[in-house]
This record gives sequence, structure tokens and C-alpha cells, in this order.
Amino acid sequence: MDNHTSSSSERSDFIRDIVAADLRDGRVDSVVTRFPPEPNGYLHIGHAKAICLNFGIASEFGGRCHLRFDDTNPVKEEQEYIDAIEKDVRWLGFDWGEHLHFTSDYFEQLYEWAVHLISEGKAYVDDLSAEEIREYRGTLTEPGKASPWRDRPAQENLDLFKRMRAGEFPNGSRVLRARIDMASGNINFRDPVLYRILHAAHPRTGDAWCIYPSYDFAHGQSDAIEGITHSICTLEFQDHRPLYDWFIENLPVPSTPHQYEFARLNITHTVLSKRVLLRLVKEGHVRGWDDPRMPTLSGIRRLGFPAEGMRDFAAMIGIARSDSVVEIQMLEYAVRQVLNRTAQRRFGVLNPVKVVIENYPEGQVEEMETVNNPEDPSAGTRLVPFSRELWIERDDFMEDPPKKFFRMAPGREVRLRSAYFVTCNEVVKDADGEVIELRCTYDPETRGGSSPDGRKVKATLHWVSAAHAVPAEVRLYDHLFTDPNPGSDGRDLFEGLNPDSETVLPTCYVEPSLADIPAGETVQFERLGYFCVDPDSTSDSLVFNRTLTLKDAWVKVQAQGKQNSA
RNA sequence: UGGGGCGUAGUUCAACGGCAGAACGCCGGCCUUUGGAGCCGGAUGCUGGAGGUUCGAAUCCUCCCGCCCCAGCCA
Repeated sequence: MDNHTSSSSERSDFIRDIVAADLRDGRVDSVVTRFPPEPNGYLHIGHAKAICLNFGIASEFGGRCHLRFDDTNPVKEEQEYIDAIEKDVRWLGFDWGEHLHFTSDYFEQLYEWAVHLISEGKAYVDDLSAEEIREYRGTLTEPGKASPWRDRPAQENLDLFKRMRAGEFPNGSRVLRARIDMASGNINFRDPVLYRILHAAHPRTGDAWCIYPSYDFAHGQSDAIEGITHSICTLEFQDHRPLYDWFIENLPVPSTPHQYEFARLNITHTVLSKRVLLRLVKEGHVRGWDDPRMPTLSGIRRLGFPAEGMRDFAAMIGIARSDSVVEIQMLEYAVRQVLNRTAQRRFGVLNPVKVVIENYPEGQVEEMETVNNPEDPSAGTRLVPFSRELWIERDDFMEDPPKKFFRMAPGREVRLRSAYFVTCNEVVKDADGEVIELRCTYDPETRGGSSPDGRKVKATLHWVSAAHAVPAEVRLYDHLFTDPNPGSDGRDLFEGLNPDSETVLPTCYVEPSLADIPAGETVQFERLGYFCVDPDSTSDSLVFNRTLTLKDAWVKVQAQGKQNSA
């Protein structure tokens, strides 16, 4: 497999440069990366960036990438999350092959290595409470001081550590600490905790253990066990790298992995923090982890974002070490690119208003041929029934149109896509003055949508035959937060939630070819946007989620009009 | 006030001592049986600042400024 001529491998960044140099100079024989999620929540778009990076590098350089669950804290972790994470990584398009691993697989080895450190006088059991440890640690500007237990003899430490494992002590009563440097400017070196007592059932090891290793003591050693060559993580772990290296140097590990850090992803109008996402779910601001408004992979999948768009986006934004916030428009662009190419076109009317074509024979039905995707001739054509009474979009008519409104208006001829030219002659209103029906005539010579005399119309409208229409619920989605940088104004994050992030339209009409469309499929409703069939959908009651709108020049004209008149 | 990082168009990134570029966004035009898509064109930078080295600095050096991360028995 030669990826090196493909466009994706032309992309470069400082990490790929390092990998290429390590391979070239023989520091590694082949590259091994890993994606190491903690199963304490669902994966989000920020994780997708890391997944694309790790799996992408492995595939571009002919190496491999492991999926490793960093499951060292049973009080926060659940099997549900493990299952969801595996599903999401696969959905994104990546395969870890044989290399599904769990840090918990290494608990016995990690324990032995802890014993090794104790024997060398490089670790000790501390009886201080959590609060005392914090006090002894010092502050950012003042050095810490030694715990009274710091010089405990190795034999006593060994004995105590064994008894910690045996379950003789309650939670929080003792910890195992590395013995490094209480005065270090790097706080991670001030005798970091290696093991804590947690009498809690673990999703995988059950009650086999009541002491669990900390992240610092587990991560690098797990990398070493798996032969990871490049351990890639986010910037907040930079300060941990010297400690990561310290364990690799002071333990008889089978390989010497190295850690590299990159800037985590931030996106406007949303938030990528597991803590906040968990709150959104638990407090009911959204309906679940897979709510279409959530930036989780399960959320965007339900919204209708294709995995390919997500991967393209990851390639677009690149990898760097500076903090940044990507405009969500860039993600949306990547998604539209894919959907424009792949989504079949259909007719759907969201806010229906009735059209009656007075000179069209009552009871007549014509099957109008129309293309499934102008971007892809191989998608073919389909037949859409046309009849005397139709639904069109309420927004496509104005009784008193402003200058730049091209759509239907009294006396104006427009095209019904793939059907006929029609002209509105009369507007029927109800008692409240609401337009309820548009009486039109059609020109039989314009069948298919073009006129033999060559006359033009400015607008083309989508439509659905009333007699053949399939009712559907359509859920309109918008950004979760109104503010591009949620919480930046210092107010509570949740006050900035967009109240209009979801709008449910219960009475929409779609063309009959959509009657049996399966959940998960995405189509373009012409002129409106992309719509994905929600899992709530049944053949009796269709439900579509609006993935994204199409770019709409008219909304810009409207906005400018408002500005001018203001 | 200790330690570790980061500053290049509005945004995300390139440029690795040799004319500061791309993508997204924005503006204008063309085209159009989607006001979509596509095509063409345009604007936008004191490369955070000040010194220095050099024929030549975004790039190397010094100082300054700003922003981010670290004081969990979370990861």
C-alpha cells in the first residue's frame, strides 16, 4: 500500500515531521500510535481530531494504531461508554484490528513495577490524608515539604502496599507515592500519587482490585508494554512529560515510548468538554448523548454529518501547538461538500401552503421525471407525481414582494421544478387574513419545466402533490449556543444555551418516494438543505432531522434589506 | 510570584535564512430547471513589540508584552 502519493499524505504537521524523521533516521522501525480514551463519557468532535491524527499517522506511515481504554478510575467508568466509544471509532472509519487493549489488562504488571520502585527506595506508602497531602505539596511559588512518612523503610512500605491491595484499609486512608522532589518547580514531581485505595467495582476487573493506579503511573508504562512509539496527547499533559519519562527510565519497561503534545480542538457555538456534556445530558438540556445538537460523534451522526466530512474537517484544520478556536462554518463546509456529492435530491415542503391549478384537469396525475443528483449523473432519475392540488413552501409566496424577491407573487410566472410554469391569479385568505390557498393556472406547453418559446422565469420552486404527499415531522436544528464562545462573557455557560436550537415542525409533506426511507439515510430537500432520517422515524410517521441548510442567497438579501431600512 | 507552553489575514494553518501563502469566511461578477452546486475576480497582514546578527529575518540571538496550562487520591 502506497499512500505517499495520495493527497492526504501530502499534509504535514510537526508530529508527522517527527515521525518521518524517526523512521528515516532509524530511531524506530515502524510507527505505533494509540488512541487512549477514558470510558467515562461519549466521544466528541475533539476526540475525532485525535482519532484521525493517531489512526491517520499509522496508516500513512505503514504502522498501526491501538485502541486502548484508559480505565484506571472505576468510579467514573462504565461499560456503556466502552461500547459507545468502540462504535464511534468504527463509524469514523478506523480499525484497530487485533489491538483492542485496556489499561486494566496491565494491572498486575503495574503492581509489580510499583513494588520495584518501593524496593529501590523510589516509592513509599503515605498515611497523610488527601487534605494534608495538598497542604504539604506547597503552592505554585512555594516548594512543598516532606511527608513524615517519606523515609519509611522499604520493608514497611512493601508490607503496607501489600495490605493495601489485600483490602485491609479504607478508601483514602493511604496512598502509594513516588519519592522524587518535593521542591520541584514542576508540581508533578512533588511525589505524585501512584496508587489510591478505591473499594469500587471495575467494569472489567470487577472486585479483583481495591487499589488503582493513577494516570501518571499507568499511561507511559502501558505505552511501553504495547510498544507504542509515539504517544500523542493534548497540551495540558506537557507538564507530565518529564514524569512520563521518569517512569520509563526508572522501571524495567520493554520499550521507550515518547510523548508529543498538540492543541486540543475548540469550536465556536458549542463546547467540547466531557464535564459540560455530561451536565447537558444529566440536567436534561438535551435528550441524551446522541441528541442531534450534541457535538458528540453519536450526536452528529444522528444529525446526519457523514464520517467522511468529519475526517475532511480534521485534515483541514491541521495540527499545531497553539490554542485556537475553529469557526464551526469550517466543519459545516466539509460536511456540505460530502453531502452535495452524495445525497439524493428529494422534494419536501416544510411550511406548506396549498396551490390549486385551476386549468389542470381534475383527477389527472402525471409522473414527472426529475434528477436524483445533478452532481452525480449515475444517481439516475425518478418519477414524482403531479396533480391539480399541490403543497408549496409558504416562504415561496409573497403577496406584496420587495424588489429582489423572485418567487411566486400575484400575476407572476414561476417554474415548479421538473413540472410546469405556473402563474398565481388569486390569493385566498381565512378570516384572520392568513393566506390559505393560491389559485394558479399552468402552461401545458412547459411540461418538464422549460418553455418552447424560450421565455424565462426567475424562480424555480419545489412542490409536493397534495394527494400523494407523505406527512412527516421535521426537526430543525441550530447551534447549541448562540454565543460563538460560550461562557466567555463570564456568565453561566448554561444561560447561553440557544433557546431555538431545536424547532419541531409536526406537519410537513414529502414526496411519496420517501415513504419507506430507512433511519440514518440523508437526502437533500431541494432548495432547503440536508435532512437525515431520525431513529425515531417509523413507516407510519416519518421523522427527519435537518442536518444543515443549503447556503441561501435570499436570507442575505433579506438581512441587507433590514439593515438598509433600519 | 515557581514551572511549562503559545503569539503569522476575521478564523484555522503553511512558509524551516531568500518576493508572506492556502483553506474557510467576507465582498463583487458569471452561470444555473435548487437564490444550491460550480466558475472567475477582489479585499484583508507593521508575522505581538523593541533591539541585535546578516547582503537578506516570520525564521537566529536578547529583552519586553500578551494569552494558555499546572497546586485531584481525575484523565
